Amino acid sequence: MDLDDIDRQIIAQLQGDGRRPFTQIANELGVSEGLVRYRVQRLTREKVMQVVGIADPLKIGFDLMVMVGIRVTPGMVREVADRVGKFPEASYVASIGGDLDLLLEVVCRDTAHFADLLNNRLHHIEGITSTQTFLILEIHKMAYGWGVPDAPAGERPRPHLPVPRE
Amino acid sequence: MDLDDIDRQIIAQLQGDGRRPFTQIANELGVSEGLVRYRVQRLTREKVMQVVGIADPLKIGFDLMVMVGIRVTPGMVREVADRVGKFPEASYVASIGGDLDLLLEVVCRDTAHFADLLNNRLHHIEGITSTQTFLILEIHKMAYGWGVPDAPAGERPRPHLPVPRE
DNA sequence: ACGCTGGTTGCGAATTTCGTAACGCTTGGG
DNA sequence: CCCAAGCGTTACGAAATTCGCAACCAGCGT
Repeated sequence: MDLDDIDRQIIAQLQGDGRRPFTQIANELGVSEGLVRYRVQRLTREKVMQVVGIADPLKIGFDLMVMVGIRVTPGMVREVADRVGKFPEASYVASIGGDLDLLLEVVCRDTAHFADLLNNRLHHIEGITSTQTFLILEIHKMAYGWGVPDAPAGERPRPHLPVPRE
Repeated sequence: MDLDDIDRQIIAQLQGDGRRPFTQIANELGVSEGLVRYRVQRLTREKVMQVVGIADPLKIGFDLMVMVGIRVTPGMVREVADRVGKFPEASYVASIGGDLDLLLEVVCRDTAHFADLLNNRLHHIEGITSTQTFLILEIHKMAYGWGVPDAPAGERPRPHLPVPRE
């Protein structure tokens, strides 16, 4: 899905305040409220963006975060990713290329909680051949989003790859 | 600042849908809309929680995300973390225990951008003894929020949360 | 007892969202 | 060439939500 300048600006504004009224965004962009509503719905439906509440884990009672590197039997990465993504304590799931196939970040109350997760739930998922856990000692940086890249100025197409996906 | 059950449930609901109307949250919790408004304001003011739009970088024009595992000479982890955290393309920096010392996630425009980062900036940082890069293929989950821990023992267990509106 | 401060409710006014109909534009077939 | 279909957009009234109070009720320190 291709983004135009309106999409980009909507995302930028919602990155600053996820509850900004659509009417205000619309005013600023010089379009109708209905359009902003339509675009946000579409961006959400296409999973380009979502509006969520995020909380600082340290301030709401968690003290254990773990990054788990997972090796998966070939061809099952997608499926395993879906399964582990359903864990409520999973905060991040990404498939990667390299020594490992999947990265999973989980946030737990304590070691017992994590032990339960690892032994009783993670290791029961078929397709997982091995796991490697990294205890997260300290989060030094956690960007809540990424600046929206500049609009293709004028009509300049983006200078690289033809958009292959979807 | 500590949280009571109302705070926890508000956070839980907003984690599912950051735009959920306060009136609906209030109804579900059996309190007034004004109270929910007050609590959300307070949680935001105390930086316990915030409501933001988050976008998938791979879908808004960044074509390359890489997780870099870094080994650091003992005692320099903190310093190296600070240095790499200053890179504008760093979206996540955490120190960990295990095979590696530091995890660094970067978001780049293209491979040239990443090559520059790796060769010209990362490898020049002293204290880094080795790096291992994992190309991020697909982000399956990016919660940026963490389930709210259960209320302390004694308080009633929470019924399963209703699915946020589609 | 007193006054304070923080937490909570209620209510009406202002604002926002929602549902829907209408319009234009492009695309693909016949 | 014309029509039908689908998407993107606007407009507008109705419904729902948020906002701005004022009032009230604790608990607490003096």
